[in-house]
Amino acid sequence: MQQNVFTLLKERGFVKQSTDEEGIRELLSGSPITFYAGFDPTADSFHVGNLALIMAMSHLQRAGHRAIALLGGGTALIGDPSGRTEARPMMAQETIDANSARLRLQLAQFLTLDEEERGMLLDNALWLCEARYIDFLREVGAHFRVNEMVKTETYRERMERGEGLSFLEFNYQLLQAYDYLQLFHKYRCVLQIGGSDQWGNMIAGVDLVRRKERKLVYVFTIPLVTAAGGKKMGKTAAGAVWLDAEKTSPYEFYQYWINVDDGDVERFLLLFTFLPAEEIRKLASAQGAALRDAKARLAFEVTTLVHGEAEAKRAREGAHAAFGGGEDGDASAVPTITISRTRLAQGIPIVDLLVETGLSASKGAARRLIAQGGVSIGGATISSPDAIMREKQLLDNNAFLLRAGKRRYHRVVVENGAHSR
RNA sequence: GCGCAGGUGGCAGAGCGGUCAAUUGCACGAGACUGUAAAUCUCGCGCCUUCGGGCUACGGGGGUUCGAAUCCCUCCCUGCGCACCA
Repeated sequence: MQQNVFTLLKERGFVKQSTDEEGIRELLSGSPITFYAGFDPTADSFHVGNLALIMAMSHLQRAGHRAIALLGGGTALIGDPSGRTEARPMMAQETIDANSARLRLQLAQFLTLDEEERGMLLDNALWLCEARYIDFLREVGAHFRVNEMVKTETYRERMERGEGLSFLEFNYQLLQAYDYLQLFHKYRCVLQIGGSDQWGNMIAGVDLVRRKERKLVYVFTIPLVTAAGGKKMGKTAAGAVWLDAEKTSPYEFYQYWINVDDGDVERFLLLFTFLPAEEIRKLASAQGAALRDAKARLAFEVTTLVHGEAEAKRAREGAHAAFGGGEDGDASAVPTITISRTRLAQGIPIVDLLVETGLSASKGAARRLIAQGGVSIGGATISSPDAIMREKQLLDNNAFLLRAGKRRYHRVVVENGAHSR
């Protein structure tokens, strides 16, 4: 007998609020239902902050339910009211299309999107862009009480803090509620899941369906996953941790997970891997330095999910090469730049290398870093900001590891060609 | 439209004619300690530099002044109040 998915999701930490826990549990234990979750196509890739929701969808789909990933192409088109140029809306349409195409590929790694029984990808532009204002107001607007809306947390907060609220923003809730109504009509969709910050909008959808159709539909939210210290998930100094290998290499992705706080290991294993709960508990029960093994497992599993096993192995090898101390490990996964041998023959200021590898944002920052003793090559600390890298300093003759701080590495490969970058 | 209060570094928020590249807190980075963790302590945190200094910055533009983030004008933006909606 299989465990109820909802119970499973709850145990793994995916459930924060819900309209009716028992109702949802029951709903999910019966014959397959259709559920959806919305995503904003404002970027051309998901990042780890989106991953929990995707994982939750995957769990539901594995349990036999039909998934709808709804891209907010329509809502995104309206966009941020504070930015304004004439050309922008037209651009946005193209960008949104391009983004959607890429997001779709990413979703397909986690979900079966056969456009039929198992799952599908939709875009709310389909109905929102066609909606006509008067019709929309009569059909949807009539069911919303402004005095009620104003009382909800999101809006009330904004107004109390004296930040004001534009009519455009005020409408978001209606648009999202309308999504639910549409999906209910077209696909008998009866469950929505989303980030807990979306609670208000999701509830609005439930209310709309009830008022218009007198049918009960459900929602539950997933906690906004934060790293220890309340930080938003997936934010590093370099920016977000993306799922797209072009934006965040598998090695960097792997490193992100290796570097999570001790206190996050168990929670993250439950949320971001499919390992059985008992196994996770065992892994995470390790104390002290032994917990690194659990982190390594976490990093490997998540990297495998996102980038495939081969890349995960390479990333792990890269980590061994950089942090293992010895010669073992294949460093090829470590971020790499190439420089020409002729250029190296003339000597390259270390400061320049730091900037070119992106380890430092500017020469000034690079100098400071060196002055603070934060830079080393092949284990030897660079002592002078004016240090020059010369050919004879190469240990083996075609590559070396440049280290900035304790955990950032970049590999520099020397090529015989005349080119450099 | 009128009146009032504001627009300062990633954020919050000082400064209100020179000593301001700009107090402070958060965030971030490095070092020490460690376990590629946390906490703690110390340092750093616009860009360039031949390390003397140079350059660009306090919503945009213009002005006053030897000198402006600081004063004046104007425009834009935000919030609050009032009015308009005959």
